[in-house]
Amino acid sequence: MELFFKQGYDNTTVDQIASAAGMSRTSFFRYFATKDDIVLGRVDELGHQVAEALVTRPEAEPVWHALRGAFDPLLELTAAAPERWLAVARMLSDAPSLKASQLGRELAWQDMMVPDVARRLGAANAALDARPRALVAAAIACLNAARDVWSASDETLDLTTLLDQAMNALIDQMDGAENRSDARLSDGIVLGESGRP
Amino acid sequence: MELFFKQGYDNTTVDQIASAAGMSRTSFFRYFATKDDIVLGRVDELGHQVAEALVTRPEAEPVWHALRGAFDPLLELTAAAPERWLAVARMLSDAPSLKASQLGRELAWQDMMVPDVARRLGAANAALDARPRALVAAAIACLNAARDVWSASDETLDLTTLLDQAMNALIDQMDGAENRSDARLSDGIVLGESGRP
DNA sequence: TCCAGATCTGGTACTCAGTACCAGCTTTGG
DNA sequence: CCAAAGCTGGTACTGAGTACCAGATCTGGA
Repeated sequence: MELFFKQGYDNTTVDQIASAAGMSRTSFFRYFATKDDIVLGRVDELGHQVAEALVTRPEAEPVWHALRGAFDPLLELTAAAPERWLAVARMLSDAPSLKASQLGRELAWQDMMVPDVARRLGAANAALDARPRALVAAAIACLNAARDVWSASDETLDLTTLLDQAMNALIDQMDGAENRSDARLSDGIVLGESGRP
Repeated sequence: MELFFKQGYDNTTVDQIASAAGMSRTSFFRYFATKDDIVLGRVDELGHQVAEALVTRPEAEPVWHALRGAFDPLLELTAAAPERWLAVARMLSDAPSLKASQLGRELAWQDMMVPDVARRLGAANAALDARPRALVAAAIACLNAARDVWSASDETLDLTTLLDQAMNALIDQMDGAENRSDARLSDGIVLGESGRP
């Protein structure tokens, strides 16, 4: 990671990493399946944490609210070491192939979360219903969008606030139009300040 | 593409493609920057079409509705040659790296669409507001989800219907909860049967 | 008609990620 | 103390992508 931060991801070869770690190229590939596994290796297990957090959400909770709450473990990790996550986020911006790989890994998140969302929606056959997958994919998209803006703002904005704004925007995006302006935010279901103690 | 369909994407080398096309490996890379450019080359220009369709949407239209309408050109292309798009979709499912690359290219869609959405939302500084990016990213996520389910159903379901269901699910996902069941679909703003003549 | 410039082409050689295989060393357990 | 298991490094390979060079072809004037 230090090499990546110093030289950039694309400008760092596996040989450099291996020698810096005091091991051979062969041994490196025994611990990391691919080069991007160094950066994105934690993404997979993070997906498990998010999926677990989702199923432990209360049953009565609206689905979108539950999805928002599922991201709480992730937000806590980010809050614990913001500069670290910010550096990684900047690295992802500089290396498009790395970002694409991250999005590909997040597809596994979907598969882990879709069943629970389908159950919450009472979807008959989850495989033929686009709604569960759409909700999950959209929630993850909101997370990515919030993270992008957060890293672009150089940590001047709060990631949790950005995520709340992002996910709320999907519920009350109609406020931008003139024909539906009965403030939906005051209905009682407002994300924002809930989700964490 | 024939080779990809016959042998699979990963099992086809650039040398095979070049010789099948009657040209050298060098010349191949003069027409296609990368191997996946064969499959995903149209994604970029498709993004321009979607972005153009977005800006031509009526100003009074709710943002989410405008985003749904922006996908109409894409749906028309799919409807014109469904079996072709289905084959490509199946190929993307078999080759995870290819799908990741597609998601990476769709990030360019976001950058093209975000400014217009920010304008429609009346966002002061688009760079520090997560909402425009979240809406665009979520809309694209819905498109991908609908396409996934569509390809998984072997074209037995209609892609347009699936996309409408997917994007509607984000507006009325609260129907799954028990505390907000005032049918929002009957409010007058229903996607579904609008968007195309 | 001919010639010069631009363009297209194929070939060679290279870097780098990732895989397969093999041989030697160290560690563990009986 | 020895054998099996595991870890290690080395070599050689495939395949994508890049850089460079040299020949062929195609243009547009003179």
